[in-house]
Amino acid sequence: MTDKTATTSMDKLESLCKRRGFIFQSSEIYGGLSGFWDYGPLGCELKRNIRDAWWDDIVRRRSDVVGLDCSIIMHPRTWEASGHTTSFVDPMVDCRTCKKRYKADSLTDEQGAKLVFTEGALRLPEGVKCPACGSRDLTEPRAFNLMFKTFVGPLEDESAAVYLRPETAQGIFAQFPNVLSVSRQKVPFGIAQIGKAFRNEINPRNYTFRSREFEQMELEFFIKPGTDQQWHDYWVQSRLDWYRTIGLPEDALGKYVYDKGELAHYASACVDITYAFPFGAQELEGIAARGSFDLTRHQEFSGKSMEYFDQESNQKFIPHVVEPSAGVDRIALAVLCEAYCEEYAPKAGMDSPAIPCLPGTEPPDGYEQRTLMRFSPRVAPIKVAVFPLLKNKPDLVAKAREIYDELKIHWSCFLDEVGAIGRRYRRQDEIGTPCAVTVDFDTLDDNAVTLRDRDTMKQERIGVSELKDKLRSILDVS
RNA sequence: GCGAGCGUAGCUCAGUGGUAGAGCUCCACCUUGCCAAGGUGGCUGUCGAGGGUUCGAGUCCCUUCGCUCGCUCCA
Repeated sequence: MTDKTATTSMDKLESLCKRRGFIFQSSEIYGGLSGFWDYGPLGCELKRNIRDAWWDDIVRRRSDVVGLDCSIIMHPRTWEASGHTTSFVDPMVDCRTCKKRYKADSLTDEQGAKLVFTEGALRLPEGVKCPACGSRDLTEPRAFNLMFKTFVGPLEDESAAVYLRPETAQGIFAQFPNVLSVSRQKVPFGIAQIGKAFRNEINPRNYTFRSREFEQMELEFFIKPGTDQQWHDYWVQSRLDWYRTIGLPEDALGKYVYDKGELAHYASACVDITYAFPFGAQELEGIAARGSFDLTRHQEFSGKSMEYFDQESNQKFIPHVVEPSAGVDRIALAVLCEAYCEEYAPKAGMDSPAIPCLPGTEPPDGYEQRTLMRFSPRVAPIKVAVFPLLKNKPDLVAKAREIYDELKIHWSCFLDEVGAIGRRYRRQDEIGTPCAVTVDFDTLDDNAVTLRDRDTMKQERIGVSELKDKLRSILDVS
């Protein structure tokens, strides 16, 4: 999807994210670094809320899942067992004529030829053509290693070469026997992990969507062989339901069900959960039924048993696994896209609701444009803003501070004393703060404040003694 | 990685080889009586970076980095 409204809305979102402190380009003062991003004060709160929502629902509120936090660098044999060392180093061939790029082995396979290995390098056999334009002017195969390589210890010796993990999952598989022995869990049960992963993407695109450093939330759910289908169905539905709790509605989400032919040979099912980004429907999470592939491979490569003894059936087996694997940054981007909203809000004195803002139109008389982020309370970086109606009245400011000090124990709050009240409301709208509490002159007499709703701009007067319960009913919904 | 386009203030963008600008934002003060009100004042730039041509470069040339689009890649 490349229509104009889609690209402009991404531009506007990126601009807002920078202006308000959600997302910055990494190393910006040095010219930036492609595929790397930093999260500013609001962005890191948003990401933290997403991680917390996942961890609460996947680990803390379940009795059959435990957590784990593995190192980013693991023994290099890990990646031989997982298959990443080979599949991440696909030699590629470019056509010099039409500039298309191919995997060298699939190119030769299609044309009934074989890659030649001489003098330590792969070479194309004679007669291979570009399938698109027929040219024989092709580059020699060149390796594109998608794993970041580094060295343990001071010597850059190949024997000390290690990789930054390209996924968090392998740490879970490698620690499966330890976790099993300490957690008193029985199959079926899961091990969850949130952490950074690194892939040297050839071409990062679409803002933060495809980054070279990113954060994963992965659950490996270990099950009895033969129960794969039922658990896969369960997790697909469970994960779809979860996205609603962070403000991604069902109609913006999609399911991509892999054909048998698209699946890895060991997998029995895979479903992607997609979100309708302005640049197209793209994957947020993949839920794969991977059989016993991973544990079996680690058993082979390490020589350590990955078997589980099931007392009920008195049988030993290597558990199968269902893997819901989600990208934190992609979910954060989806949440930002979904929340972004422009509308025409009534000006002061008008008592009418806001109207939708259509591209290419101007606001009608009595209305002005308002930009807001309609974050669900669960992920909103700031939950409550507290304002004294006027700054130059010390009693109001003192009372507002008192309320702020009380509320900030429970929620992420922001106290703003500066400028006109309308401007302060709009500033909070733009960063998606669901609730605003304003202290006015009546407050000093009746100990009540106005509570203003971000989406409707409606206000309600409420006693300070009931404020916390009221906010709890609005904010602590999940 | 290839091709094309772009890079000027926090943001959006003007700028014809001759003194770097506008709007918005932001900050301070005045004024404030619930939705970006008004007034006064103020901050902000190695014009992405490096080199070259020129008396003189934001402007022309080369290199490089980054961004966008297309191709490519995407467990």
